[in-house]
Amino acid sequence: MEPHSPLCPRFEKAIDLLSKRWTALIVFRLLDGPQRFVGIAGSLPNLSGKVLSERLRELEAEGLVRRDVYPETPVRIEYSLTEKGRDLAPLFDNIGRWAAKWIELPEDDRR
Amino acid sequence: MEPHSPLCPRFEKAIDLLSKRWTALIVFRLLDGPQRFVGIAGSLPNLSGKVLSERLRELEAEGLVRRDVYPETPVRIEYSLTEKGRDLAPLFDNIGRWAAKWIELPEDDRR
DNA sequence: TAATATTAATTACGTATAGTAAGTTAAAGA
DNA sequence: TCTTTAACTTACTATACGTAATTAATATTA
Repeated sequence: MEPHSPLCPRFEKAIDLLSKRWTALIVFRLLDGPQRFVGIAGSLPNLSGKVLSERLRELEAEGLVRRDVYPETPVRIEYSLTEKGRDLAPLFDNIGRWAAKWIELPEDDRR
Repeated sequence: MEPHSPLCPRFEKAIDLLSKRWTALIVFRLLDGPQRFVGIAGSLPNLSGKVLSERLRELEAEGLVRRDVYPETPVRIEYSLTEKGRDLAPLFDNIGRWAAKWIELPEDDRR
């Protein structure tokens, strides 16, 4: 049983970020272009507004997401990916290919 | 605000799987080769035995991990990746490259 | 035979994170 | 000033996680 080398802290941080619940799917949705709060919420039905709000803050703090306020009536707020965020696109391609190859769905989900 | 197409269920399932806490790191550790319970636990210091046990079962149920029992004294149990599990390796390469490019560490973590 | 040692796994219990639903804030037009 | 609407926020409940003690299995030792 040989010991492991410790994890690269950058790698560990990236995994922490991306494997937090909902974070990956929120980024994935934003890959389609800027989205408003209700738009993201509507496309991820099991994600609560509370958590979406938290995650968007975290993503903004990490520099993956930008928040733009348009003082219209009612106020419009758009979330979009920064370059750092958009650069995750290949990762999602990768997951998509893996899923297409390996994930079997139960009959009920296939119709 | 155009509506989103619903997520591909395979993709969604893959994300669910991989973004569950600790799962990705456990798979990553197993990419080095077969590991025993204590070995994995030792390499991920903040992961409790309880959750490691749960995750290994889930990964086994999903067909990413194989569990081999060697009835020695004391019993030796080895966990290893199946082909489905090993096929996630490029994903981790991808995350590693993204992290190297984008993750800035606080001074304290850099020494 | 009984006590011991070792690894894997489970259980009980407290804390943390997430989900639900109702409430609040802010902006501008009526 | 009142209304409307999107974007939060809060109080509460439920689920997931972490810690530490415990159990199971099995061979070795006293």
